[in-house]
Amino acid sequence: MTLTRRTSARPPDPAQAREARQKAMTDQRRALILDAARAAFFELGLEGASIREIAQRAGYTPGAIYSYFANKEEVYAALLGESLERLNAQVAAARDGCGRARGAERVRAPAKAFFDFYRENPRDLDLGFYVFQGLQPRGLTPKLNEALNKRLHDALRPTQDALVAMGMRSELALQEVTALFAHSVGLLVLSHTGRIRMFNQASQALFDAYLEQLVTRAVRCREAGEAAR
Amino acid sequence: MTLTRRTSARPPDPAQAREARQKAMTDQRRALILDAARAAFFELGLEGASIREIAQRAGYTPGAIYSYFANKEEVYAALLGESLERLNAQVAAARDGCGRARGAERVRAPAKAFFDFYRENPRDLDLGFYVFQGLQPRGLTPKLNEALNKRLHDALRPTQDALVAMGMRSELALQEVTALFAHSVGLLVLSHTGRIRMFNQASQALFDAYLEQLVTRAVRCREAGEAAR
Amino acid sequence: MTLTRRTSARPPDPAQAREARQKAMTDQRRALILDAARAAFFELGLEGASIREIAQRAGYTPGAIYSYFANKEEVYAALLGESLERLNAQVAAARDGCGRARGAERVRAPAKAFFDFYRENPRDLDLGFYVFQGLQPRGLTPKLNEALNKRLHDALRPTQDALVAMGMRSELALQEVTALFAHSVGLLVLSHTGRIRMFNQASQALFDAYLEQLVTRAVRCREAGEAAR
Amino acid sequence: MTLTRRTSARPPDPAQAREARQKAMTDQRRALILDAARAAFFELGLEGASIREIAQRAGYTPGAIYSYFANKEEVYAALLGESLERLNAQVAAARDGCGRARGAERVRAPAKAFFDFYRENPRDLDLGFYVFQGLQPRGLTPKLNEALNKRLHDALRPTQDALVAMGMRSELALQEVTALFAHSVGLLVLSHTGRIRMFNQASQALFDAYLEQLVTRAVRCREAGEAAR
DNA sequence: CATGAATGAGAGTTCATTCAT
DNA sequence: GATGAATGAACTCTCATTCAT
Repeated sequence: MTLTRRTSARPPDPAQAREARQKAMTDQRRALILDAARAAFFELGLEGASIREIAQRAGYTPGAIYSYFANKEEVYAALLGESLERLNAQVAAARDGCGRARGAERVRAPAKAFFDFYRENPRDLDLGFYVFQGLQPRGLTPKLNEALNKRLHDALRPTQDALVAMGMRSELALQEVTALFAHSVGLLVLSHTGRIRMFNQASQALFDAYLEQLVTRAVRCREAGEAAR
Repeated sequence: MTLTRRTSARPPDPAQAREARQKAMTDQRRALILDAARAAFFELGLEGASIREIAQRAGYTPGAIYSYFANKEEVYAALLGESLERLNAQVAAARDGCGRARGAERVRAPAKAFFDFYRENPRDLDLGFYVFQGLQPRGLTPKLNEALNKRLHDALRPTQDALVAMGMRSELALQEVTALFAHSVGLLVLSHTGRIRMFNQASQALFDAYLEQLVTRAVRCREAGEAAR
Repeated sequence: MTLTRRTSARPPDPAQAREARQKAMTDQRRALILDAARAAFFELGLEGASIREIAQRAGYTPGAIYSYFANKEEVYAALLGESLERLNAQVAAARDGCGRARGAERVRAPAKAFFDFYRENPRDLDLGFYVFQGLQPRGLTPKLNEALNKRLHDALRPTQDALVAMGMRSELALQEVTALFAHSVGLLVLSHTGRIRMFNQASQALFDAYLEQLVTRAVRCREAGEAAR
Repeated sequence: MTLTRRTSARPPDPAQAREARQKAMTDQRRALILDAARAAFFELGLEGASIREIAQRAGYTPGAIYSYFANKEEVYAALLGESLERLNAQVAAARDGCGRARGAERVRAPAKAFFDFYRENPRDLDLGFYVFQGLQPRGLTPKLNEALNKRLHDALRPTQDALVAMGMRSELALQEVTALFAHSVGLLVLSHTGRIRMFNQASQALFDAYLEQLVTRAVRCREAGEAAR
């Protein structure tokens, strides 16, 4: 969009230019605060990540935060939004990293990336739960909720697409990725709270096993499809 | 012990009787506080369930709570302990309710009971997460942690036993119930936070589907076992 | 007094005997509580020696303490009373340990004993300060105050008598022991708070120096007296 | 620094000026809180001088105090620091008030000023004891302890210097002022707790007597020095 | 935009003390 | 005489948030 404006023949409106510059700086400072918030949250958890702590890490006084966020909950919501972007980036990288591989591998790669993201960054999972569960309505509006949910779904779509590509019905593929999502989250939560360790199980192995079952089901779909042709 | 006392000719020791009565009353008051704590937690969530709030609901001053619990964390630990008892009761009822049914149904009934317990009482799930994640070491000692974990495992054992009864290797059965547990928790968490709803999926249906897959795997074990004989 | 009664021809009054027995037991239990209080105070200091703590160490519930003491301050007052008895015992032992020694040594021995008592038991000094400074009027009645003060003075009397025996006027001797008392307390307090250590001085050496000055003054009195004769 | 700024041709930096003004106001408010704290401590003693009480007297809510002091102990430490400044001021005034007087009078004046300061303001003595004895390491860090101790020593230095000026060895002079310090504190404590009054002695007279003994010793040093020349 | 000051509510916890049993 | 239960007041301290400057 910016590009479009620049290539336009009209001379730049000074007032507009200034406004854009200001907006850019505001965004930058907002991002700086979010960096501080993420660091605080990752290091100290929910309890420790107070507005004071975040402000201090960002080099601000507490009051300054309210120039960029209406309240603490908005900070967390923004944090989750950014977390979901990182998740999508990691999943997309895995999908693109497959190269020309086909079939099962195109199911596995993005699914594993999804699981690994949260396994490696358990605080991102906490963040999601907190925002989705603990936030007041003013912090998590239906609109924002939907937007966040969309990005979550986006991270599962490469897997879903791969299932469809293998011949699975679209509806069933959605069901399968939802189940895959749930299984991942369940394993991660249990792992995070130490329940799985106490049952003497490894969450990674359990995930791999589940994924293979899913691949098997997908392969069966493909074979059924080929037979029908 | 009760039997011995009753059959003995000696009259009941008044001191002993009084002590027992006192203990009973203490337990009752403790239970009353736990009731208040559960109600507060269920209605107001973690943030709202302060010692003050709990005390008020129980008809006490805040200080009185500390005659029954050493600190706030002990209250929550006790709450979880009691929650797990209810869970076990519900699962046991389902297992016993099967009657003479054999095979698949003995797998399904307790597994469904487990899932239903947390589906119907989502706050009990929250409680588990909070206690297992949010409590300081003083509140969740390793010993207590293990005890609570044991009761959790107990609630899964009927399913595990039924799998073994169908011919599944003990080791694999443990793996399967762990995965089942994770799947359930994942579905419930996603359902509870509204993620699954947004994917337009019903957690109940997804659970049933997963359970049928599990049953199918168990049936295969049985057939393999029969073939080997 | 008891002896007088026993040797009397009158048969013992059963009611009186019972009362006496009860009184003896009460005194014993009171002493037991004081033991616990002293231990608590010596180990934990003023802040830690709560009624709860004392009761627990004595094997009682907090409420039971109030059968023996009207309030917490009375406990401390009794503790100080008993502390002064120990002080007097130590001073008396030093005085009697002098044997037939005369003059300066009879001044030194009890004075050193006084100083050593508080040097070795700094908590006893704390106790005195707390009771004399921190107690409300209900805890330290004028009558009690006077009684405690008398015992304090008793602990200085052997030194005072020795000074008089060396020829010092009674009035001056009182003045000197008061000053000695003050010097001792000052050194101990400063030592206890680490002030003297920071000045690189040893309280023991300073005390000895002061004591020798006092002895010198006493010797001069003796010489003056001998010259006058 | 002020001089440099004034002589410089540059106009005053507004940012700098504002910062200085802010700092001045902060210091003033801090001082106001300390005033309230001192008043509370002097009127109500240790137990009564809670953060609540201090805040109320200063016209603040309790939480506001923590903008100026990290915790309650820091308030007390600051109070003692300020007390020691007043002590030093009084001692310095006495020393300077001697005019051209020499010898004994230069010993007496600052020593009396020291004694009088605490005789007239007994709570300042209490304050010192509390801070030096009752504070946790977080409140009284070794560094702060040393700094406070230095100021205490400073208040004794005029006397020490005067002793040296009279010919006393430096080492002995330090010993003597330490002993003088101890004697003063001892007399004051005993006087404050009513012990000396009960012995029918006047702490003032006892102090004067001790001081004269000290002067006598100093005079002897001078004479010994003159004889040696 | 950012600060510094302040609020007000509330947190968990401890305490001496009282009193019916 | 002793218990167990409970009170009520107090404690220090933290927090998100507001607002004049």
